Amino acid sequence: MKMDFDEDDLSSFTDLDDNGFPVSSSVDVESHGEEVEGEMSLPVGDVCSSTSDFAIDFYLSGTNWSELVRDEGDEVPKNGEKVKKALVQRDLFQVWGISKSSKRPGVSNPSTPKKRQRSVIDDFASGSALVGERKGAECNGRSRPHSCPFYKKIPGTSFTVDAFRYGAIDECSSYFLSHFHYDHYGGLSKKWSHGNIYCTDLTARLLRSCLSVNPQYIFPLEINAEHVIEDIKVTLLEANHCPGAALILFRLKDGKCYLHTGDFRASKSMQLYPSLANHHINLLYLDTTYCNPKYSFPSKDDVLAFVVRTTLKFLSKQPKSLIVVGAYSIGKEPVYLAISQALGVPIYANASRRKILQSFGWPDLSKKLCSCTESSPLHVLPLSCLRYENLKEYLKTCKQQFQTVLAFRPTGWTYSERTASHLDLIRPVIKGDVTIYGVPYSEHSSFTELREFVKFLKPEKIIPTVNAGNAANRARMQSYFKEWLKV
DNA sequence: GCGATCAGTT
DNA sequence: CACAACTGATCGC
Repeated sequence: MKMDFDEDDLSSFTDLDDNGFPVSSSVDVESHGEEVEGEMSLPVGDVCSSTSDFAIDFYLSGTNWSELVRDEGDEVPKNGEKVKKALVQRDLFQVWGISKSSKRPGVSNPSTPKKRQRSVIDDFASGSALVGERKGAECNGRSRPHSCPFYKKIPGTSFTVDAFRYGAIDECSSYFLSHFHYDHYGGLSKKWSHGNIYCTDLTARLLRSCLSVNPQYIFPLEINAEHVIEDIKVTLLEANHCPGAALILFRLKDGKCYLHTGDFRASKSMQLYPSLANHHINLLYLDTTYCNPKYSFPSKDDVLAFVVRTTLKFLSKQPKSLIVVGAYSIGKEPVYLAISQALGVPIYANASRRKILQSFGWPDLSKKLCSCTESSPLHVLPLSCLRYENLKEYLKTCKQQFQTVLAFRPTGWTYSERTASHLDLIRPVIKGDVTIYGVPYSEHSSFTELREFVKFLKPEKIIPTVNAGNAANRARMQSYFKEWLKV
């Protein structure tokens, strides 16, 4: 496989703009000085006025940025020289999914534009970017697999992170998987053959047991240890997300140091990770899921305590209650572990979930699992089952044992300013003998946790990996970053 | 019938 | 009300 990225990839760009996006020239990137207050909206034009063409294009478009190329006639940069010319899309219409047959008025010419077409850009900037992309992709009559977005690639390497749904990625020989959630491993199956997969040992087991990925491609990496892969030092760190989730630190030969957070919940204890405390981070790929001050929620411990005391209180009034906790495949285990602990009861889970939970290799969890619904008043069910009708039916199946259901739906964030600081203000939905609590047990960082993490890490540049699909969000997050990194 | 992708759900 | 993270339906072969 050809290994140089220089011709048409981003890794040859050593300069990054204020947002961590590569710049292709010495365009002025001076600050435009706005401070962000709450929900203020930044006009797109302002954001672009001081950034490179590359960043302009990024801000105004959807998220498929891997197809940016240097304009024809550009020369490969020589040592010490910066590329002078702007980048252009190979084919804006194709990349953004607007085809000949598009129903959009005024977009009938699919020929490769050499310059950005304002009318099209405006459509995207006005918020229809992702919709347009999706619709466009299918109105060809056949859906084209999207190409890997640049923010999943690690510059100066042949590495990608959480990029399995794009088939074989040009110039990528090592595929990192941050954790075992569908939106990150999507594309992995027993047919995977595009390259080596690196992940934690726990994630590796899940790839084998749940997805039947061919073990010859799976390379588990011990956590907290430095590994050398293709001449690059790689360290996985506990991400405080779901079991097996890792932050990934890359240290390149040229001294550059990049941290990809995957999905994570920033915590104070991360400031004690030696590899984070001791290395200057040039570029941070940040899980920006809740990068907005409106997202505020309690610590996990506070939520666990709330769940336990709510359960005990409920049981004191309704001793013959079934306790149900909703959960996706993996994640949120501490919620039912805490209840199990407090009540001294085992945890019922169906066979497929037991298989997954057993594979964690956590003795404390494994020994609490039971396979018979009658063996415990504590059941773990798919989140999709936590609806009144389902739970009512479920209760009927064990009516002789239980009279009521108390269910917890651990979501990332519940829409209520008040419950953020006052858990006891959370009100359940009660219908007949079914009571359902939504609890803000989050495995992503809150806004303030993100801020503290970034202020600690002081990365040179930040690339948001979540909610970066529309220009307004990117502009807003960019302003937060600028504020946090002010000296 | 199967895997990939999209649309819908909580 | 927003989210993450599915799950089920549809599509192309």
